[in-house]
Amino acid sequence: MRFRSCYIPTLKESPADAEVISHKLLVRAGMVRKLTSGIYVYMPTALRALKKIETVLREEMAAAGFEELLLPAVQPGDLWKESGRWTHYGKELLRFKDRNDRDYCLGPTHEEVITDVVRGEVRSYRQLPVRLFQIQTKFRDEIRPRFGLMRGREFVMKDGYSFDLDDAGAEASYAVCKKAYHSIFSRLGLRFRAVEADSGSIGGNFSHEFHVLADAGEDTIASCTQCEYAANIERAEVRFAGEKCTETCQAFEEVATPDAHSVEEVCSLLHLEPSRIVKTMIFVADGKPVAVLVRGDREVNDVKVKNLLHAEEVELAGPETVQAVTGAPVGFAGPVGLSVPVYADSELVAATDYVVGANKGDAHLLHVDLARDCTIEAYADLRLITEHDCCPRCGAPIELTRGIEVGHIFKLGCKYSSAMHCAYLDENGKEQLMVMGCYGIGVSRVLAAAIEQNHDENGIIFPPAIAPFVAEVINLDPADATVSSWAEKACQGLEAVCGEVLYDDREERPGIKFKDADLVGCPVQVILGGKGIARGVAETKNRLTGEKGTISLDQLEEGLKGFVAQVEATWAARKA
RNA sequence: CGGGAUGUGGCGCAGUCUGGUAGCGCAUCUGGUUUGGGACCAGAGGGCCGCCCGUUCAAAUCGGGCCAUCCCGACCA
Repeated sequence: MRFRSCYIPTLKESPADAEVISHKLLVRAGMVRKLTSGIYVYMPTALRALKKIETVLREEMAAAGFEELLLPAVQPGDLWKESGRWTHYGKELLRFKDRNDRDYCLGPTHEEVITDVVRGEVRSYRQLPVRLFQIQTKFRDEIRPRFGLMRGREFVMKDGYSFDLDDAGAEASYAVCKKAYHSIFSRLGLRFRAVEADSGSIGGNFSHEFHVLADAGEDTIASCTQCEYAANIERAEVRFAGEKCTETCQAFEEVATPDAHSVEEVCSLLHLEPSRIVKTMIFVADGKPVAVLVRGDREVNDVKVKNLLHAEEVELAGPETVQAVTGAPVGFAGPVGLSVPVYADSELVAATDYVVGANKGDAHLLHVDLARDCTIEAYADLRLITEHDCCPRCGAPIELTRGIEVGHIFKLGCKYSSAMHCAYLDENGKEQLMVMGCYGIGVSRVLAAAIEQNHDENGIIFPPAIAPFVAEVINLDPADATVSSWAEKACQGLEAVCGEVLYDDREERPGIKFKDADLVGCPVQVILGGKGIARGVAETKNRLTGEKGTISLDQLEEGLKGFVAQVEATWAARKA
């Protein structure tokens, strides 16, 4: 494919509305253009990359026993009313009416439709399991779309669904899919982690997310430096390994702490370590206020609070609620004498003699023994893990890294099969609900994540498995017949080993071609010019390492093969 | 939805405070000189200054309203 006849409108400058690097580079490399907020045009090179990602997905999903189908993007509101999500999904679901005033929505996900398809056809236990997937455009009317393809409103997603006889079957489907996901992200050449995650509103008690590791990631993941444990920070367990303190302390007393609202302010005023303070946070769980206690140097993990209370919704209380519950402005809440339920983080049992808010403006209490002076509903793991914590599995140090969530697999149980009556007859002729699982990969987000993880100041560094073109041949002297003839030979040679080659024989100055090649990110670059030809060589550049080399024109074909293999080897080595 | 910012040729920006009829760089077109990491010279084309209403002799500039985009937050697969 000749560069001159490709639609690759590269830009020298980043668009003003792009913030993250993948967005900037996708636009600069001529791969995407924004149509409107959160909605992008995929230009030819982006489409090539998406297709390559999709090929890997198709092969691995097929290997895992999933068959591809294509569901409609427009879905009837009735199905969503049946599952209950018409009212629960929220504004992210883009709804509209047809000419007959019937409700419709654009599919943000397809559990309803797939369940409808399967319940219509599957009658017998003999037909199960059923495993299906599709690759399709989704639409979610995000409150705040951002970061280019990372969080768009319209995006390409691979979504798979499994229907099994029972929990054991569902486990097997889940496991098979998890394995497939490992293969997928490995093949794509990305550094990733599979992490335990909170299952959110979709259902099930746990799930796994697949994160591409990148500094710009929206999520924080905690992973063990020794064992396989890795979890989204929302979920990461904190194991309290200390002893319960058996001593008590002197009776508590009030101390004036004017204007000391924050832990830091109280600490500096009283000359204390933050760990001596108990932070009392007032939350509202499904409309009811509760108090949550953590050490002054810790952060509450509201997902854990939500799970502990089995609440639908948990949020930090506003100033009015805090005033109503504690009788004091924000900053002076404490557990002593509170009338709402109080939950404490496990590690608070390790000591006594804490400083807490006095539930009174500008005052705190010294020498509080939680066991003696207040009623604690329960002690539980309620805080956010930190880098100083240990792995809850093996006790080795934990490290925190940033990740971009590119895949998520869920056990759905019977949430949809029960709401929508998706059942089969077992061998005894008795009706049973199918047990479901769902498995998503954000295809367009994988593209963005690949760039977030792999770029430098010159542009994108595409992994070969994703690159729109694995190889580019740069002809520096297109007017020279000898140079051009060698360049075309190089194209043919590369074509044989790495698919369609991008051939730049534009009448441009060399600098422009080098810059564009780096920007567009072809992993394999081969340069033909008068100077090299005079020395009897073609020049090479490995985009990943930046290493330059030469190939003798006498052995061009073998040399090219060797170079491609060498580039692939650097990618393979980098993954480890 | 709350807070902040921005909107000026295709792209990136200046000009707005202090009103006087729009400018720079890149890109595009023509001619010439160049040619191994985003060349140079000369010339040319291209703008309802986001939209509407107002103030004024006069509005990119002042006032009001609206719209769009981006960032932070809330929210969320």
